[in-house]
Amino acid sequence: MHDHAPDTRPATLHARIRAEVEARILSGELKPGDRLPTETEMMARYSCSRMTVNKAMASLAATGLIIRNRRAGTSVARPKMHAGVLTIPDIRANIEARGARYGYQAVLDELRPPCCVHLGSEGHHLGQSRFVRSIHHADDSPVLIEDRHIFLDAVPGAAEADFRTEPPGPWLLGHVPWTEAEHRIAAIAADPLTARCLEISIGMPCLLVERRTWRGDETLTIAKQVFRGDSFDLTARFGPSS
Amino acid sequence: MHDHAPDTRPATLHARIRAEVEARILSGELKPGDRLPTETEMMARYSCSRMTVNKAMASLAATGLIIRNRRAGTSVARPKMHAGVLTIPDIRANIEARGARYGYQAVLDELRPPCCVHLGSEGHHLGQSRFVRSIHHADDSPVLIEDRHIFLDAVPGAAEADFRTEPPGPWLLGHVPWTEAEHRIAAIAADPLTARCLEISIGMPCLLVERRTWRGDETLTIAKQVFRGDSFDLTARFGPSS
DNA sequence: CGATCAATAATGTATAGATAAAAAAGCTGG
DNA sequence: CCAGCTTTTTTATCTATACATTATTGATCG
Repeated sequence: MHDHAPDTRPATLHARIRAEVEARILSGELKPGDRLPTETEMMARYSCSRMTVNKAMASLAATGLIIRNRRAGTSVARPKMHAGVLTIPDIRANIEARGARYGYQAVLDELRPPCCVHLGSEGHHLGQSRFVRSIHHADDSPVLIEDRHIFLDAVPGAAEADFRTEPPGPWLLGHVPWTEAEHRIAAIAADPLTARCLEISIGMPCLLVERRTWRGDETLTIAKQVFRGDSFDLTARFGPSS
Repeated sequence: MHDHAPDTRPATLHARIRAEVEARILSGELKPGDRLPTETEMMARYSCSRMTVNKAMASLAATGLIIRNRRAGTSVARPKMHAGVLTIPDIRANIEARGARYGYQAVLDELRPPCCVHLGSEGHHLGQSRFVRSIHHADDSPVLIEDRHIFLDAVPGAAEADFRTEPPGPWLLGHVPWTEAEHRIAAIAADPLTARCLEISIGMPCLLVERRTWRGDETLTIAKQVFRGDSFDLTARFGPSS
């Protein structure tokens, strides 16, 4: 047997307190709205100082599992649902996870002059960019075509990077800190160019992911990824953060 | 003028410390890998106790912005990329945000006997479920067809709920606490049934979202949503949590 | 009866100190 | 020069205490 359930793991006290309360909530023993013991009570219950209890409970409050109010006490939060931690594995990991060999090929790499885009009411100015079009393969069959703009004002190092063998995505993630990102996900029909690159027929469904990344107000990069619909999907798993 | 930049907001000391360090990282002044001052140094810098500094830094470490090691000190984390806080607005809000009128119609509502599914190597038993097929409209044109299973063992209240006018999604989110969810997103071609329901031609690209929600080990609900590819897309915005 | 004001109970913040643990840095003996 | 030990730096945890903040409770007064 694997012993994959080490039972009560947490080494430190506040982690143990936290884990026990968390377990009681997630098991359904404590329902949303239920009142939890006061810090003073738990302090006696675990025979430790109030600060230790506080650390545990503050951490639970930070993740949104419980609601705390002065004088009114602590209660189980009602599920907020619409926010959780999301993980999207990158393309390479995704392909290799299926046991396929990953391949990358840049088909275009050029400089683009500054331009303006209009988002809603405000026009936004974008500086000079490096444009890279690349194709990603799984076992020699093309799976993804990616058009990426990297804005050189915001990412100066990008001018010298070599994207002939390394995809720009991982490079950016390793070199550039970002503060915000937006994804747009849609299903589209393959246009002639896409169809030729992905070796499918025109009109076949493809998954489009448009990703835009900022640091502060500055746009760092815009990526448009078109996946073959029949051989690729995104999965996102999320739960109450940490 | 609106005074929309209150400068240094945080009321409490540890929040201020936290915010300042966070700002220096997000502005790019501190790059991934850079070393941060030790707690003792910051304690002098802000003339406060070490516990206060610790609280600020521990909180930053919890969100993954910095990495802390005994003896080795604290450094800026290199961006983990694929993890952030994600928000998916529900269908109704999404449709109404475009200025369209939202419509909901249940076309099927029945009980399904217990069944087994096979995920990977392990078979998983699923109890009796209520199955609801519904169509969601934007301004009288169908946009989404949703097949939803709700497992009555895990969600007892679901047997009595009235899904003729209220979609099961929002109902579940308001009544049932969950611990984990998984989404699979793919682009598919419309099959005949789907095409008829969504009033499009067979083979047109559609966005498929399969959502599965658990509490602990128990599956609460499985939803399969098929969106018209030409009139709907998902957007997810995320940044370094909190 | 109802509004106002004071007491109270709960969490939030902060301090000062003690001890533990981990990992780097330095030092030894071969 | 390298292996193995010791020292030291730095974060991690915990205690005990103090005061601040805030929403409720209850009492007082009109």
